[in-house]
Amino acid sequence: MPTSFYPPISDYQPSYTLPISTPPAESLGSASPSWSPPTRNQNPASKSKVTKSRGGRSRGKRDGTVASCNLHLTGPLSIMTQDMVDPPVRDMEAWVNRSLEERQQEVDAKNGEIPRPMNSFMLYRSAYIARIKTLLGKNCNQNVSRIAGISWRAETKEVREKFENLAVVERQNHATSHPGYKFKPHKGPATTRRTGEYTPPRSSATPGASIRGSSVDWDDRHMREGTPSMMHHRLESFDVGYMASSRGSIPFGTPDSTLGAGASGYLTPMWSNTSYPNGGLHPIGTHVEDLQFSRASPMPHELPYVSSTNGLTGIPGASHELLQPQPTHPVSTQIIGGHMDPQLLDYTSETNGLPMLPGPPTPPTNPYHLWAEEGCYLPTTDSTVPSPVPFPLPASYPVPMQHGPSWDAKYPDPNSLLGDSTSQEIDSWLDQPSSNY
DNA sequence: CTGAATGAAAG
DNA sequence: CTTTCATTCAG
Repeated sequence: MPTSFYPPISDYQPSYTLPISTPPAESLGSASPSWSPPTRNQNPASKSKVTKSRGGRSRGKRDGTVASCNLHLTGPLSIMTQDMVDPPVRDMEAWVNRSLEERQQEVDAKNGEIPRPMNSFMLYRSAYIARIKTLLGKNCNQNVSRIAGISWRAETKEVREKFENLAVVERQNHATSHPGYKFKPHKGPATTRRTGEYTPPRSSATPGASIRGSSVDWDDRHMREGTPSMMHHRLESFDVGYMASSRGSIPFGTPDSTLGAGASGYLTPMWSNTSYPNGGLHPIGTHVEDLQFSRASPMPHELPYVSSTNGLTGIPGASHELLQPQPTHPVSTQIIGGHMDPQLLDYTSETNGLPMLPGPPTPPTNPYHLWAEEGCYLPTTDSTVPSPVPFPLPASYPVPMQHGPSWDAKYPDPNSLLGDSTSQEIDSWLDQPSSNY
């Protein structure tokens, strides 16, 4: 229990109490191992069979030394790579706000099948995939996923929330784009998924299925968007099928006043700071999307169609109460009038969107180290932890973001999970079971 | 097509 | 509870 990044659960206070201190002092401390890799499966055995990595071995719970990619994570990517500029963190905000046309194109590309909206982790992975690859020095997506998974769980609460919020926006925009969409997973039983057995997962089992783009009635899998009836709400105004054609670039999520706070229609969520890694310097990522917008048309200044979390009220199925900020999950972000509070900007100087101290310049050195075999980051001296300082939110904000140690309470104390056996210094190693390069 | 991750959503 | 699938692309 000692040096965990994560406060003991028992100590955790769900409420808004701001944890003042940051990561437990120990983490900074000398003796203690810097960072305990989060582990996900507390109960390996629980899922008897579990198809794959889910519960079972998944990432080496303890130390896995990765044979192939020796990447040593000593902290979440948002922090570890904060000094990295080369591959920018992908601007996922732009992604979730991509135009309807673009979404429609994607559907067309998939032969009409509507893809599921990405969840928070997927968004996170996408955001950092470039950097992970750089760190790894090679393209091994399996390892990329491992790294992403480890980093994800190690991420600060702020970062995770940011992506969770992005996921919310994505879901909404997705819903708006595809009103009648309903996720229809392939019927399980047919495919002899290797539950406990040997059968090859999805592939062979399914006859002609081939799951993905193939013939599988995409119509069956994902309800086509038609069914206007469903959405007689305000969205109705938009052409059900593809409004793309008609309104072209009009941010379709902005029917009108429903947006409430975000009247302007464009609220940059506070957690969007990721977009600009270098504080103000627009990375490549962003402009890509912009291109589409530009092509699209009028587009004053790229208006995403879903304005913000505040704009949730405008969404059909979303009643605003439901979307109210939850204590543990302050979605509310926060923008006040349509633009990011300048003051806030000061804090978001960095790539990760981690709130930085206003006054004191950000600590020059990166507390986390990372090194990969092929040359990556050298361990910097561990000086001070980026101590998440309470974010000076406008008083009006109902839900104060929880700053401070962002270690998420959801995740049990890794140390406890690991037991002493693991305790160890091992920061985080990827375990690479199957593949061997 | 598989895998590797997490999470949403379905059965 | 279990399973699929969202992303990604080398193998």
